[in-house]
Amino acid sequence: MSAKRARRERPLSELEGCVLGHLLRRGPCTPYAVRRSFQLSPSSHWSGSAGAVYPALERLEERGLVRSVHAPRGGRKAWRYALTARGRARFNTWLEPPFAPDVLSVPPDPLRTRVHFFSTMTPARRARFVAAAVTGIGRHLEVLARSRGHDEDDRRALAAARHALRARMRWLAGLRAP
Amino acid sequence: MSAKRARRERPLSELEGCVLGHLLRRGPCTPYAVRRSFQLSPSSHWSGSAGAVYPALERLEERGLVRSVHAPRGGRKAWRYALTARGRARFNTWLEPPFAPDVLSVPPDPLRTRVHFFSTMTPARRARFVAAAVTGIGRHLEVLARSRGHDEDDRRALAAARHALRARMRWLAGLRAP
DNA sequence: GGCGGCATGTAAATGGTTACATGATTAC
DNA sequence: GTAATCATGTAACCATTTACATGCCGCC
Repeated sequence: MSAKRARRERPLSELEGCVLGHLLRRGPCTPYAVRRSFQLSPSSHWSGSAGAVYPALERLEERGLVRSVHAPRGGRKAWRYALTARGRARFNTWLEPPFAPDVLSVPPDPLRTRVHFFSTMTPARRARFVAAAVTGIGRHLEVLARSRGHDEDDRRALAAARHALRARMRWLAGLRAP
Repeated sequence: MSAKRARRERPLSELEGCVLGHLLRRGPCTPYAVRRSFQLSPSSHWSGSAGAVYPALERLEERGLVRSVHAPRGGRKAWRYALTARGRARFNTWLEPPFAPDVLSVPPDPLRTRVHFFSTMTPARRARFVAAAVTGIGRHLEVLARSRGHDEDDRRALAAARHALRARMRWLAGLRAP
């Protein structure tokens, strides 16, 4: 028992956590369904590429967090992955506090990264930079405003994304006239 | 000439862009100096690991954006990397609009990702989640408040990071009492 | 009965990470 | 003279990405 305790569990990647969560909410899914959910979600930053999702599910199965069930539909082979009890427990520790440090620290932001080099720009270039960023973010906000979200969780994530973008816009506006 | 034009330049990664920018501001640097600047910066999310910085500089040299100068100090071998003219031009196109799409879109946020699974939590768990996140972010904010930044760019990036964290805090507070 | 798109993958490249190895310099 | 730290890497791994391959299904 102590030996079993001893081996450290590797932390889940963000994608792996999301996959487990998806299985928890939706029940057993085909890999394709998981992919599609990432592809369609406007608030996720994953492409839902096959090369990410299939290996992730295989890793999760190796660790016993997920098990695959053969569920042919029509004459067609089809695997569904279902959450195991261990998988559900693992998801919960991923989801809940205490959080890993990088969950709470400042998220990376390519725009902030670039502003870090403002000292290399002339005022005119800075002005162009800010103007282009503001209109670009505005376009993104419009897209998010049109997005509906197909459940409560989705709407919450959308609201969070909008909130973050609006905050970024305000920050840029403050940058415009220093 | 048209043949030369024809081959597409691969985009710079964020790290590569930052390395070029560092060389532009600070002049020729040793790889170690570049690493240290990433390690010490509180507003960068890179570890400044040798395994990232050394290969990045080698890639940049292969592409002719940087050239290495042998500059021994004492009896010790030491390479300094200097920006080339092409490197400076490349940095400017990386830095300026028009931006790549992911520069302006919603940055990934592990906390938002987790909130996407609020529907799987009881109200008590949600409350614990929000409370832990708020105090954790508060701690991060205190650290940032103590950070000074050693130049104008640094201070600007720090201000941006603080702004983003405060916005996240407000969003969480709104989440607390729905 | 062919075609478009849904579904299921595989392969290769990429750009990061941690961990390790090791020589030179400096502080004490 | 020895321990700490500066400096310079290398190796292995890891989770993504894009691009490719391919079979089945429903529609016209």
